[in-house]
Amino acid sequence: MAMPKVRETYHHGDLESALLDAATKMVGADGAEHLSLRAVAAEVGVSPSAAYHYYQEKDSLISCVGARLFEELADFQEQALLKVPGKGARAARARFRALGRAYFEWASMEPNFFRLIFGCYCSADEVEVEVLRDNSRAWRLLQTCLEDLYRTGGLIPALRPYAEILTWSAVHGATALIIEGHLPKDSFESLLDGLERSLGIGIK
Amino acid sequence: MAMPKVRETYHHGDLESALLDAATKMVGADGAEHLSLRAVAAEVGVSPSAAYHYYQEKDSLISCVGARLFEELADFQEQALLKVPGKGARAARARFRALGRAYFEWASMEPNFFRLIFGCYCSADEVEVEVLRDNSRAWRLLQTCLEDLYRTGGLIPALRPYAEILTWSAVHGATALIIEGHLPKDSFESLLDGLERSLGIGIK
DNA sequence: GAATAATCTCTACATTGTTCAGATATGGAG
DNA sequence: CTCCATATCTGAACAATGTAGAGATTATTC
Repeated sequence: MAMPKVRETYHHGDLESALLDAATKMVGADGAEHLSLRAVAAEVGVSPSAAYHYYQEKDSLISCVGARLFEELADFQEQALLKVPGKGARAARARFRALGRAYFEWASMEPNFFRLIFGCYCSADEVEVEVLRDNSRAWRLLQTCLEDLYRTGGLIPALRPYAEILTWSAVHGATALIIEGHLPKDSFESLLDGLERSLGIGIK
Repeated sequence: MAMPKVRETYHHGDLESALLDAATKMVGADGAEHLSLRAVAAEVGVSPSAAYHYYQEKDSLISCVGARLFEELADFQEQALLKVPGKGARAARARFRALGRAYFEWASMEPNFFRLIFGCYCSADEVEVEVLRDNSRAWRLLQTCLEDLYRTGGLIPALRPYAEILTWSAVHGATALIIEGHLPKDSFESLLDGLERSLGIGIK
C-alpha cells in the first residue's frame, strides 16, 4: 500500500478529483465493497470529513467512480473499433468481434471495475431505463455496428430486431459468468463464435 | 422490522440453521452488502459472539446463504420443468422457454438473492470452474433440455455445440441487465424470442 | 486590509466485526 | 442420582468504520 501523501498547503487544490482518483484505484485493487472512506482520505492526505464537502456520503463517491468507469468502458470499446476501419461486410464482422472482445477484455483487466458498474451501486431507476439505454454510448456503438452488418448483408434479416438484445445479453452474461468463475475463460471465444453463427454473421 | 426473539432456554437448539434462515431473510430484504452479523444474532435472540461457533466469520455466513440459494434456484427451475411434460419437439421447446423464464422470474422475485449468488461473495476459484459447472444442477437441466431439442429436430444441428453457452450467457446477461435497470423488464421475452429464432428452435 | 466565503481539521458518537475469558446448560459415566 | 467434561452461549472489550458539527485556516472579493 502506498504511503499516504503529506501536503504542504492547507487547501488541497483539487481534492474532488483527487478523491475520485484514489477511490478508483482502491476499488480496482480491493473491490467497492471494501472501500473505506477514511482510507481514501488518508491516501490523499486529508481528514475524513474533508470528503464530505464533495460527496454527500461514501456511496456517492462510489457512484461517481462508477460513472467514470462507464465512460472508460465506452472509450475502450471505441478504441477497439478504431482499429478495424472499412465499410464492407468483412470489416463489419471484424468490428462486431472487436466490440465483444473489448467488453470482455476490459472486464478481465479489472474485474472489480466491472463488478462495480454492473452491481448494486450503479443500478438505474425504473424511470430512467429507456432514456439511459438510448443515450448510452456503448449501446449506440453496438447499434451502429449491427446496422453496418445488416446493410452489408452480413446478418440474417429476420434476426435484425433481436440482434441487439441478444448480443448485449450474451456478451454481458458470458463476461459476468466468467469473471465470477462460473465459466472457464476460454469460453468467451466460443460464445462469440456461437453468436456469429446463430445470427448468420459473416457467412461466406 | 420484526421484533427480536426472546428465548427461554439457554441453548437455542438449532442456532446454526436459525442464523441461516434469518440471514437469508435479511439478505433478501436489504442486500448482502448491508447484512449485519449483530442484527442477525439479535433477530434470532442470541448474542453476536454465538454466531462464531457455527460460522468462522460474517462472510462465511453469507457464503452459506449463497450456497442455499443456488439450490433454490435449481429447485425453482426443476419445478418449472415439471409443468411441461412430454417428449416431442413442441414440449422440448416449451421446456426451453420455461427454463429461461424460471431463471428470470426467480431473480426478479428477489433481486438481492440473484445479486448474492452471482456477485463477489460466491465467485468460484479458477481451479474448480470445470468441476463446478459440470456438477451444477442448473447447468445439467439446460444440457438435457437442449439435448431433447436436438434429438427432436428442434435445434439447428450446426449450432448444437454453441447452444449451451449461448443460452446460459444470454439468459443470465439479460436477467442481470434488467435487474440492475439497464434494460426494461419486457425485453426478456424479446430475448427469448431472439434466442429461439437464432438457434432455430421450434421452426414449424 | 477587512469581511465574507470556501475549505479543511478535530473531536465525538454510534455501529460494526471480531476476540476471549468466563458463565451456563447438556449428556454420559460412575 | 451425581459429578464432570463438553458444547453452547454471554459479556465486556477493541479497533475500525461512516458520519455530524463546531471550529480553525486559508482564499476571495471589495
